[in-house]
Amino acid sequence: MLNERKLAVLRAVVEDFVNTNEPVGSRALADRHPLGVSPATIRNDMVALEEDGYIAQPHTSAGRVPTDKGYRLFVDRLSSVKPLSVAERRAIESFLGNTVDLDEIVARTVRLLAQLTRQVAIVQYPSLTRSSVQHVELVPLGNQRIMMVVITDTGRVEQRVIDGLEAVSERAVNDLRAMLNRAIAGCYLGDVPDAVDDLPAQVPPEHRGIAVSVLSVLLESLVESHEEKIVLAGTANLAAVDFAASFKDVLEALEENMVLIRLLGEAKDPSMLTVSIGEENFHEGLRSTSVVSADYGVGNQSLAKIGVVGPTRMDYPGTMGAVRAVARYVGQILAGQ
Amino acid sequence: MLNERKLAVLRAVVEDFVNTNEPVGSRALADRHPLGVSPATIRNDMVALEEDGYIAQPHTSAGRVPTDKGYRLFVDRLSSVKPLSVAERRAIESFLGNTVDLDEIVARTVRLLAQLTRQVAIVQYPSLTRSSVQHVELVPLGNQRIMMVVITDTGRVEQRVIDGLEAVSERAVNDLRAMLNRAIAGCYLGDVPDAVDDLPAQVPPEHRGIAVSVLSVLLESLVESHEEKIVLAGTANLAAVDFAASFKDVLEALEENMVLIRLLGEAKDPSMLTVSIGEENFHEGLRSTSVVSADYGVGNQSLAKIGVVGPTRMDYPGTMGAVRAVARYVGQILAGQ
DNA sequence: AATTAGCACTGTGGACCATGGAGTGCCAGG
DNA sequence: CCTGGCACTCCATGGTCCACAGTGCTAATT
Repeated sequence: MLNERKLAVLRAVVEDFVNTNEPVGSRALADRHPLGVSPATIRNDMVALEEDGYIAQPHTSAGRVPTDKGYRLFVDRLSSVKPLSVAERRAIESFLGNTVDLDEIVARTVRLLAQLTRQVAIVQYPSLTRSSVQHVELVPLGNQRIMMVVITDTGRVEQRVIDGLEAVSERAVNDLRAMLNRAIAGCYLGDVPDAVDDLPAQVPPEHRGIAVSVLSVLLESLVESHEEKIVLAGTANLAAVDFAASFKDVLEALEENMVLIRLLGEAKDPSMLTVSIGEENFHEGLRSTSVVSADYGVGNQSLAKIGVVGPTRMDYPGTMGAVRAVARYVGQILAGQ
Repeated sequence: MLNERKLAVLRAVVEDFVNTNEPVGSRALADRHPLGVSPATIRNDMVALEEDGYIAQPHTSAGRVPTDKGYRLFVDRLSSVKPLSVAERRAIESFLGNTVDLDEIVARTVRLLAQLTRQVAIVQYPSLTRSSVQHVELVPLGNQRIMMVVITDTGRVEQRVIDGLEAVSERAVNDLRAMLNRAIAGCYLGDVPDAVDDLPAQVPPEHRGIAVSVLSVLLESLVESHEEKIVLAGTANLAAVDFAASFKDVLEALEENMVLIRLLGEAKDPSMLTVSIGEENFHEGLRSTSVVSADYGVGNQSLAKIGVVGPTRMDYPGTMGAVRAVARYVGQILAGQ
């Protein structure tokens, strides 16, 4: 049913439509692509492709436009990830080199990705659950409050104030800090609950109340940090596109943190590129967009995801190349830290 | 030249145009506002207002539209800040109550403001320079690196890694930490440079190198934190407006952190509302927007600014009321922390 | 002197229409 | 199975026309 040539036609339709943003007709195809057949033949193939739902006509006497299903086939079987140009690689290096701060790495990454793809870029902060505790710091604030700072090996810092304690002695805080660090330094965050399980028992009774408060805040902060931090850039690029849906809907969707998290979270296969096209997206407002996402991490351990949101009519090979390259570079930089 | 009635006409023009988004004609004005005169008289007044540049006609046979100058007069002399409704006040309270984290306060504030005004909201993190050092923490990471965490009384935390040191003993770090805290705890960040000036002299020579590194990173981080952190929300509200300028320009401007900082920074009079209208804005892309901003802080000390960006054609009294109210609430909450 | 009614005038936007063109589907012949 | 040819369809474009909203001006009124 779908011989080589029909696939070639589909590929050509996708490529031309992405370039021109206009329905592509049989003659234009025959002209611009070396298919070696006449427009009439192409027309016949198009009828077949249309019957199978890969392309569609906006109206009777117009050219064809790829459907979501058509893009899907294109991405899965007809295209390959396009490696970046030398200039682009150099841009990445100079953009991400010399960064100190995790915040800065993330901020630059997202801007870089938006610029490379000319679309909206999303970057998720490295997950806490996969990273390990470097150090826990307890700082007395005044007399009845303690600030807890958890520092992880990926450079991320979580702080939290513990409130409403009875008076705390400097000494007690020091002891507790030492004990905490002995228990969980080097520990994966996911393992922290187990690791601190029997701590209260080791604390002298007069300080047990404080210890319990601190631990409960610690555990709580680990749970909460599950709602990950996410950064956006390049929303202005949306203006260049004319969406089927009002793009107010798109902007609204992109402002919802939960939506973004789920959007990236749908990537199934870690260490691979994931593409979600049009109707495949779970969110109403994003039905006319596609999402290209990838994992990044250190070694073969995935820490979080990055991605790009654009119109379904996007340059998939190029976007996929950019996303993959940036993901790799970020991983390298985090590893080097 | 501008008698009472002409001002009333201008006010009516602004109000109607803000409501309808259509040029307003003399008849509509006479109908909807109790001016007590006939359309013909209003027409005469309009001619005067137009000669003075307060209103303009899109084309010969259309109604009138306020100019930037007209809005300016309206804001300065013809309108008063509209207090929030009870429901709105309650929304603020429930939205901002029960917040722990500074990050969360800021995040909620910006979303709240966007929702109240139905425009783009901007919130600046509390300035570091005006706050004081609560505590400085030094954490050895491995053998040759130290992480420095500065905690301020406004709950903000700055962290930084100090790299490339010779081997550091636990003991040396403890001494240095104690010394640092003795020198600058409670100190305003602006005064820190003076306060640490003679510290290296007090350090035993064998640790002086480390002390100098730490101090230089500390001072550097104070300078850098001058580039303040800023948060945005509600960009989707822009979609509802049809800008003169392509609103791609607006989005682009809003993505530039430096632009936002300057935008808020232009507020002259602390503790007052500042309104910058259309052409008054320094930035190209924002020539068809207005910015309403206000200071917030604790007591009479301004910590940072919040603001709203919308079309020049905005509901100034309402927006100003919302911005002022939110600024006050945030101040209260920070004070209560 | 200020206000008003009346009236002629003027762009705009929508409706309507005609037309050219791009693209299709199908058929018959290679 | 491919291709040239042809009739058909629908859209986009541009032109014309008209109704309408609103103006500016003048003359009359208070």
